[in-house]
Amino acid sequence: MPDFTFKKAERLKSLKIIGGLFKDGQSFGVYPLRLFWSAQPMPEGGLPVQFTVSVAKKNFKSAVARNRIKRKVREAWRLNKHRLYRKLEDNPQQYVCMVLYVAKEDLPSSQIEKAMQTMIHLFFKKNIAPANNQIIDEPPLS
RNA sequence: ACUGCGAACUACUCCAUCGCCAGCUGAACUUGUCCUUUUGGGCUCGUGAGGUUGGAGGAAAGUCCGGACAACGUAGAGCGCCGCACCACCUAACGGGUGGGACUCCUGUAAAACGGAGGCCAGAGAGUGUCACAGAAAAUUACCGUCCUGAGCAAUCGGGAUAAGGGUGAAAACGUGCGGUAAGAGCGCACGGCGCUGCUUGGCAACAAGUAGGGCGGAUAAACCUUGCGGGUUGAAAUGUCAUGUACACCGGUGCUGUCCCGAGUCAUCGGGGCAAAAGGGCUGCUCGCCCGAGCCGGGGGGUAGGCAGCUAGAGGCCGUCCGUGAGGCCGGCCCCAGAUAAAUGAUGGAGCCCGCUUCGGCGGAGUACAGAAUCCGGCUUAUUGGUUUGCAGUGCUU
Repeated sequence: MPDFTFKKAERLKSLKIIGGLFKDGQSFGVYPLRLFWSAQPMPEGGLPVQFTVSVAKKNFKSAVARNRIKRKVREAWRLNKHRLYRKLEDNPQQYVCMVLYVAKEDLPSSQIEKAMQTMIHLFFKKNIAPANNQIIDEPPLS
């Protein structure tokens, strides 16, 4: 049974780090989402990923609409993050990730979740897989 | 029953699965410590499975007023600046509310009364300024006119008086009538109007009614201004507190000694080497001693990341008696009702409810409108869908 929780410790909180992500982080987009991430040394007792969502005020003026979209994206992460966690078990680094919602309209959850799955897969392929393949044998994906 | 105008309440509901935040409880693990030492037990710092309770709004919004609270400031007085402005009351306070009064508009009427609506309702009779166009003149004015008078044969021209009539204008210096006069004029009188001062009556008062006196002074204070009253400044990103790591102001100590091995020895010690965190320099010919000193050890302040307090039991909510026209108040009973910190309060599926279409089988839409707590209250303003209850008015039906 995968862990579907999303506790405080998994959330990215520091304003400094979030600001740094825009400046120095890497990114790619899977419509309607765009991922910003960077790696940092694993702190004592830390989790493999710290995650947060952002919706631009420019695109959604109503606070209620922004809240709704953030909840949908957070749910998509919560239900799919185990796919990434499973592959990061022995990773010595911690990743800080922020997902920006770039669409200008409120899309249904199914589409957001699909994009999230694609994005997690891409993130793994682009970033982690090449480094890890040299050290350990990756078991075939189930 | 329908329509219109208000008022109050409400803010989709249920089920399943997976979650989030906070409080309480708490298996288990863990830090320190004590007792007992047999197996353990007590206190304590953390982590925390599970259980249980609660978890957005009427406007949470705009941030427009008023407070609480906090920090800083503060002898007293004056000037300035800002705000407020019919009266009384309510309130912690207010620019809010309640009740009352004048005014304006609507309705209504012969005229009123009754009824409805509205608001920057102190002062223009303290001073200064301004008043488009038209008009002679917009505040001490005279174009036409009227009257008197001088010149001239006359047309006409000049001097003076006047403000009734004409004309202009949103507004022209109280209205009508009579007297009066050269013609006129509140110049005088009668009636009426207005506002000022005093008095009487009613009212806490604003004010109303009446009466006497002396008046007739255009608008504008959202122009300056005058009068009265009120006002320290900054806001929870306030403020207080704990404080890891790195670097650092400052203070104290230390800045050498211990130990091992080898050699010498008069058995006091001396020399060399290794190890342990650890240079030396100045005063001097040398030793002792004193001073400075990188480093090391300890103290320590400010304070970054971050944590905690402020932070939710309150001018609190609900119910009831009584007082008050009312806003509201006294008393009694019951209840505890979000507290996040990049920011929880949800996501998905199904059913109902709702809306649209309908061949009455269904099909489609919908986080139903406006909208997301951020120190907390009291208001105001603005946005807004549907439903429930209810008051008043009108129409219709039944009895």
